[in-house]
Amino acid sequence: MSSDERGRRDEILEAALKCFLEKGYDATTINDIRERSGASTGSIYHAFSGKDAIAAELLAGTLDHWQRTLLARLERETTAEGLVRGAVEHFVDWVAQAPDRARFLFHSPRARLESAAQEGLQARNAELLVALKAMFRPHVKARALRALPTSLLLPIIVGPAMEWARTWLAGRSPTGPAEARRVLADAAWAALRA
Amino acid sequence: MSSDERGRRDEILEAALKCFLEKGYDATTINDIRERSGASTGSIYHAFSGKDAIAAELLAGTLDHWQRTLLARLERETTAEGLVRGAVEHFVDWVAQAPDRARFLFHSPRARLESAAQEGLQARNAELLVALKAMFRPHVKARALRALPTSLLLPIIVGPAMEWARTWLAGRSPTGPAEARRVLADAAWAALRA
Amino acid sequence: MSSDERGRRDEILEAALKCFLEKGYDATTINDIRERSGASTGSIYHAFSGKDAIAAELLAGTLDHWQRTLLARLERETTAEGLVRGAVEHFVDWVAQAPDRARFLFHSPRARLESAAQEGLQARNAELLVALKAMFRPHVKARALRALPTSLLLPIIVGPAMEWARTWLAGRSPTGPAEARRVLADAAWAALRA
Amino acid sequence: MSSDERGRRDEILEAALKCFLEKGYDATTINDIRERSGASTGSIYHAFSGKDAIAAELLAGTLDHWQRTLLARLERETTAEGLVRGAVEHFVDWVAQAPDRARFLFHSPRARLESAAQEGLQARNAELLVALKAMFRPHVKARALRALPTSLLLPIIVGPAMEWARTWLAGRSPTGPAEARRVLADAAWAALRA
DNA sequence: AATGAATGAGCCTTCATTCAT
DNA sequence: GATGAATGAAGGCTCATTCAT
Repeated sequence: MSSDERGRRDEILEAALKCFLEKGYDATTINDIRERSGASTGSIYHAFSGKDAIAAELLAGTLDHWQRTLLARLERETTAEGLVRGAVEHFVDWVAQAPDRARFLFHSPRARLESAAQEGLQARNAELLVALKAMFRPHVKARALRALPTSLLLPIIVGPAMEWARTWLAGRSPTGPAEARRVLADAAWAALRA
Repeated sequence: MSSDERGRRDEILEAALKCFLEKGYDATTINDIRERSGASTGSIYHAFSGKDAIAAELLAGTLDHWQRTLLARLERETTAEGLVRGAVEHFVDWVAQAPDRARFLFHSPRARLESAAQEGLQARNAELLVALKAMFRPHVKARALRALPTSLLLPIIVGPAMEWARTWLAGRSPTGPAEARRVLADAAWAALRA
Repeated sequence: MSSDERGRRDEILEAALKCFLEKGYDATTINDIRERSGASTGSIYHAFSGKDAIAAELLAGTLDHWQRTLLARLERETTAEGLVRGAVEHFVDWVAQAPDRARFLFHSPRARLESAAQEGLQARNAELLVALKAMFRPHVKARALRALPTSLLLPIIVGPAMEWARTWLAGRSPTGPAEARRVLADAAWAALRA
Repeated sequence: MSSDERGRRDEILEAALKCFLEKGYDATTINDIRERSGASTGSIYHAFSGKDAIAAELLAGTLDHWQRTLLARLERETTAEGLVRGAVEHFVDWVAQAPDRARFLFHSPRARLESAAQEGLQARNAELLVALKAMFRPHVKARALRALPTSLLLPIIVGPAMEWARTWLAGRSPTGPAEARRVLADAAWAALRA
């Protein structure tokens, strides 16, 4: 598959992603995307229904990839510790492997974009939460995990990794992914084990 | 600076904050702020140099308040546990007491606004980080806290509280501030104690 | 009242009228109006909510003037002949005195514009029809006018004058208003007298 | 020109007519016509040189049909009364039989379309006028018709029928074609007989 | 200081038309 | 001949900002 065949849609998506990262969603104009993608204005509107739709598709693709890889990563874990460490490690690894997508995820106005996204997106988001809670709940019940509201589980597991990611993606953290994944996994497990 | 002028500025700031929360920074127009504040267009430009400046002042004031109250809260703590719990509790309390400001902080395009803010803002932000690290470092050295890069300390302490705050402010967390502050403080301390 | 004080609104209306006459409503752009009126784009939108509103105001003003002068002209008539001739003569005179407004009335997409106009417009239009029918009906009943559906009265009275006006306004009729008013009034009266 | 090609052209013309009637000429897009006709964009441009050309062909065909049927209808008339009544009756009948074409004729921007039409169109239009005047002039000279400028003949004959048609086609006339043709023919003859 | 009419650059989007396949 | 992706000029409109009063 030559780069010619990569398709206009992908070129536009890629260009849009870069623009969104540099200037933010609102500040990015169709013209910015046009210049960067090489597509004409009309081409962009031939491929997408509007600026919303471009961002929504980026968001959907990004969330989708994150969700699928996260679930795949956690599927093989059977212990509470494996789940907790796995979730943290996956987050850090994912951010390290796709820093642009991660930055986009952190800085896009998700609330607004999600309503513009395909219907499935919000549903799938909710499904993920349900699936994760289902994975963790048995271990809470079995007292392998500290007793706490399930709604605080994910914040405790993922929150530190997100904060690290924000500073690291902004180039303001001296601690790289390799060290972060180890330390943050330790910390999360220490915070949650019974 | 007469108290009249203060009043006018504050009315505008307050109106702008509400608009920013409802529609987002970019989607808010000067006209929105004009209608809500009762000030004329000219008045707004007499009091502020532009839309950026209004948001920047809001941002600076908000960060300032957060920083000052945080430092005040931590000053009286001498133990590692006190510092860790204090930081978490302060964050949750602050969000609970000023949810609008918190929402604004989370959803405004900080990167853009900070460059528009008074020069001091970014410097003060860095100063805070330095001050916090200075408070915690002795306890790391004294092995009261787990040995880890100081750049991961704050993520571990504040990350979970931020994630909780995001969902709670969006009305999607069943767990309120009272319970969150307790559980999250426990978790943070468990994660960090040596 | 100097021409300066004539007001932006009027300048814009006048410029728009000329544009609409030259190119038609749809083909006229805001930019055309801008160039012709000397107002800036923003000024036009400060004075009117959009292109529709400009045309709607022109339409409303034109119809209003026509209706008021027509009713005033017919008020003093008491005989059937006076009414019939009066209506025809008024039409021809009005077209001759305000040919631009008349052209606009004939060639604008009235159906579309009326829905954009102030609510009152359509109502007043209907009122006029009712008023006219009320003026004529007694004479039909008194057999001073041929018995025919009232819905055909106005077509018979005004139809020929409109056709004449269309060709004359297009510069394609050798017959001017003075002769037309006489001949058409004669014809209308001959067509309708019992 | 194969019958296939004829079919394609006709499908496009038919689809375009419906679109023009529903949304007006300017508001109708090639895409609208594409969807309705089932032809591809390219096909439409293969069959017609552009949007103008489609409307112009519709206009030319419509005018052509009207002119041919009118002349055929009047050819057999030898008296002044027959001509006058015949012209009115033909107009009403034609509108009743092809209301869509009639609506199109009344609401399309004829001035613009005529310049886009085949050169013949305007010429033929003028020819018709000449032919009609030639038919009527002998009767004026023979004093079977009231003495009046020939340029007012057609307005008096056709004007009322056009006004009736406008309101009837807009669904706002309680008087249908059967009654209108009779009453309007009577009125026209009464208006014109010597 | 206050006002709000005026400004005009710039935005998103549409759409007639072209042209490679 | 047919197709539909691509084009890009142009349109209506918004809005931060200025400035005469």
